[in-house]
Amino acid sequence: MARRTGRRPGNPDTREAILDAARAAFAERGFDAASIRAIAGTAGVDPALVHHYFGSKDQLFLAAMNFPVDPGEVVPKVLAGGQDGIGERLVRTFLGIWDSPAGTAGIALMRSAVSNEWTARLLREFITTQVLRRVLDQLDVDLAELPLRGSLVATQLIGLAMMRHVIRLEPVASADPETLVVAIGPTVQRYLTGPLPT
Amino acid sequence: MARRTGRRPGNPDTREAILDAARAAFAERGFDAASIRAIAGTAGVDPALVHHYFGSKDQLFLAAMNFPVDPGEVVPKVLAGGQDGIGERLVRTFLGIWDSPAGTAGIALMRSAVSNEWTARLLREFITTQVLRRVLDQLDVDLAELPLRGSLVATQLIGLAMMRHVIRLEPVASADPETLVVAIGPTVQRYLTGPLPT
DNA sequence: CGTTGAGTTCAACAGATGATGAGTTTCGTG
DNA sequence: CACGAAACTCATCATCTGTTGAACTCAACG
Repeated sequence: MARRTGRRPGNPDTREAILDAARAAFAERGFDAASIRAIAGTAGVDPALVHHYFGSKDQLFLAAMNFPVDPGEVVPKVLAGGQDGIGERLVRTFLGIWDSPAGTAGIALMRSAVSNEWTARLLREFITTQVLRRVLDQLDVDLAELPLRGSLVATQLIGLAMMRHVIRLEPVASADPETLVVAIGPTVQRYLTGPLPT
Repeated sequence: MARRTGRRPGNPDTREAILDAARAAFAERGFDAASIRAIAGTAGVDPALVHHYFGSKDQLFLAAMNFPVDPGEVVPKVLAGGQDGIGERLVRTFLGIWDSPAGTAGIALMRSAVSNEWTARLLREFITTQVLRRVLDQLDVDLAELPLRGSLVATQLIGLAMMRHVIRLEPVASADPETLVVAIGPTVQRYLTGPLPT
């Protein structure tokens, strides 16, 4: 079985080049507006090769999104210090991620989620099952309050990311991260641990 | 002068029908993804008629956005009660607008601003010159702090609108408005009148 | 009536897009 | 070496896009 002759699949890094170009394009223009031709162009590759590797534009998008920060690794760090100051730590970590290569994927996901229903579902599920659930699982609050607290936090953080990286409204767009941490941290803290409307 | 013969322009409401269809389409799909053909279709009209009335897709978009809430009318109402409770009043008014017909235009503007540079500029200028400036002009705070306070508020409010009307994350998406007012009002209040990082 | 001009439609162009399938090159293995 | 499979390219299709210009309809005016 499995006669393995022929050229080995351990191919060079053109596959990664395509993924990089795809992430950049999706981040800059969103899913619909980013064209496979343009992606292939900046990757120095024939458009058909993209299909050869990834099959369809949808699957290319999925592949390009497939190295976000692993929430299972980063969330515990944020929670490590206990409930005191968790708001500021969360905002600080959140801001840091957007400046990393994973942030490109995040911007791509956010941009795409706005005009494309299935990418919106993707973002929603990522937020709920990957981030909020992990954070709130380890937080000492009433179980019935978790969803509201979680989505309130999401409200503030997504708004922050939108203003800073998509709409680029000044001075938030180029503000020093620590300034934002001090300003917004208490908000997140209150949403997580403060009193809530009934 | 002005020899006026021929069919009078006192035409029926097909022009308004086009604008309604355009607002709906832009709100649902964003500027790029909304097609003139689809708009003409739901308006029961030939696509060429859209161009006859509005010239180009850009101008159609501008015309469709041209009946937002007049900020010059709504802002004073929010400010009327003084600084106490202005946070809650702002959130309440903000939420109300999105459920009105003008909210459709707002969603359209937000959706479009994400994947289209010139509509993003439009949204940015609307936020800064029409809303934030008016609100902060009448607020008793240090002039140097205005931009930061303003964009922090924008951060929270845009995030709220995004989560409630675009991403539709539960339970924020279908929460009772007053619940959100009580939860988010204090945040806005603090951004406007509370202490700030230096 | 008959001319005028706005309301409206038809047909078509030029460009871009995602996708396909056949073909060519390149290289590891037997 | 020779063969097979993967990496890669070319040409092309069908579709959709915004936009244009010529045509037709028809109510109002002289």
